[in-house]
Amino acid sequence: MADTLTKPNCRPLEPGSVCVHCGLRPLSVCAALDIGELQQLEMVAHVHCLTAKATLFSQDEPAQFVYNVTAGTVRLYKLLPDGRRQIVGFALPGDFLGLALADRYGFSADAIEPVTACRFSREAFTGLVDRKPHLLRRLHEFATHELSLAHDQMVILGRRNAAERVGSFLIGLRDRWARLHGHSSVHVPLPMSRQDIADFLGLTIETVSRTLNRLAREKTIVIVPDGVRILNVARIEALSEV
Amino acid sequence: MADTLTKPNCRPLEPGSVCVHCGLRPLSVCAALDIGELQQLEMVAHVHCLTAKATLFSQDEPAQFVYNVTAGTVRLYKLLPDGRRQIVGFALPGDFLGLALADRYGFSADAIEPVTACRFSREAFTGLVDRKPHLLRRLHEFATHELSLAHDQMVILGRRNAAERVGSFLIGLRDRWARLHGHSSVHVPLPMSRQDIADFLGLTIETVSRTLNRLAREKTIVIVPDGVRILNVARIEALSEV
DNA sequence: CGTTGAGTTGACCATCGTCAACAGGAGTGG
DNA sequence: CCACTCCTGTTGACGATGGTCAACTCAACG
Repeated sequence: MADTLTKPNCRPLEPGSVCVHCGLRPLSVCAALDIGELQQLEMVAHVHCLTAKATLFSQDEPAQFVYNVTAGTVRLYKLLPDGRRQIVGFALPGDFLGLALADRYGFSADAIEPVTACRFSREAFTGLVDRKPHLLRRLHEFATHELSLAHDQMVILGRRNAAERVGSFLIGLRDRWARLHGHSSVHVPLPMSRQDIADFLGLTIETVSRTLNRLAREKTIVIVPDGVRILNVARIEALSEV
Repeated sequence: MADTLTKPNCRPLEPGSVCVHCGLRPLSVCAALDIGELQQLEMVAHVHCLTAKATLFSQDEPAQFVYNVTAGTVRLYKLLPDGRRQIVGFALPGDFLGLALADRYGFSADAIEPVTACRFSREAFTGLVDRKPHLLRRLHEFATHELSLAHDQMVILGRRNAAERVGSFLIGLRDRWARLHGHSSVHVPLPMSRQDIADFLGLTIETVSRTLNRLAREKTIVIVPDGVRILNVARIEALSEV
């Protein structure tokens, strides 16, 4: 799968054919729709481009829109009153934001790097969902998949030590990139900061840094400018073992 | 709401009227169905009674059935190869098991106390779901609600200390019992063991015991035979503050 | 060339885990 | 009826993992 799929692209495109030609379609919720339905969807869609650090939406705010991420990485997080942050997930291209179709957002979302996303008014989208059971079925599949990932993350947060958390994180991201690119690679891009990784894994930035560099010192990984390269796949997979 | 709703009851009932008279219906997925549909559901239902410690299903095993818990408490958990356990949730009356409608179970489930559950063959149930978009919509609501609870639990596991975890747990259970009984109470039944609480909160049994007894010593709660009674609601709510 | 922000590293420390002993109730068998 | 075991929960002593605080490097940027 070409890299253009996951790189931002905000050039205007000829109306009525954007969704049909979208390379991410088979991986996104849109796969549930036929060509006619795609055109209905496109009529209520708006291609939205965000710069790094831009906010898509904030927790508890009225949920005016739902989103389909088409390029870049989004961090999803909850804040405690005293400022502690827990990242509940990273949304990659193909991921849908607003699965709950609820009145208010359950978490905050902002762009880690330049992001493009198809934005739909929640009202229009839920209208479409109500008329298209196949789309609802697809949303439900996405929701239960997210639930399963959340359960895995609960195991990581509740029962694994720092090295295991970092290992599981790398393997988890590797597999998600593999799905997106159509093939697995030992090169794992990490668009998020050490602080983001720490807030996802329930650790501190220092522990993440130490753990990654320990893995590098023992030749399990190499730290490269935009992420890591896995040298000893078996070792990392053992750390992340279910 | 009467307590009979949540107490096991395995007497045979006259066919065709069980679901219609089920007091849990408004709280369960069945609320999406009209009387005719309920009778269709009942035809593929089987009231299942389990003793304490009985297994409903195990992780990775083919998902032959889905369940509606009608009485008792079920623990849902994942195991690591070395035996570490993470409880990903407790299912109370009204909760649905098998939301994913997937080929295999994503976690194991067993009865903490005597449990009754309506059991459906997954095949028959998914057939009904495919014919009834309202039921699918209801399942989706349940799934996104579970996802939201999972996100809350991720915050607890990733970013909260022992006292906050225990406090959040008590408030969370209090609110779930309140929903079930129709009114809130300072009496919070704890049908699960200290070990279960520990494995849910990412702590050890000793830390759970110490934390509960510290709360009792400072007169925030009283430990009673079947759970706790909250004396200082404000204190516990402050601990569990979002 | 100075500033800023991300990341790294070291020294120290607190929280929670580990290990061990013990209490008390339920169930069992003599 | 009592002695015994078993199981759950409690409590104390100690230690390790990961957090805190601080200093430092380095690249990007004005």
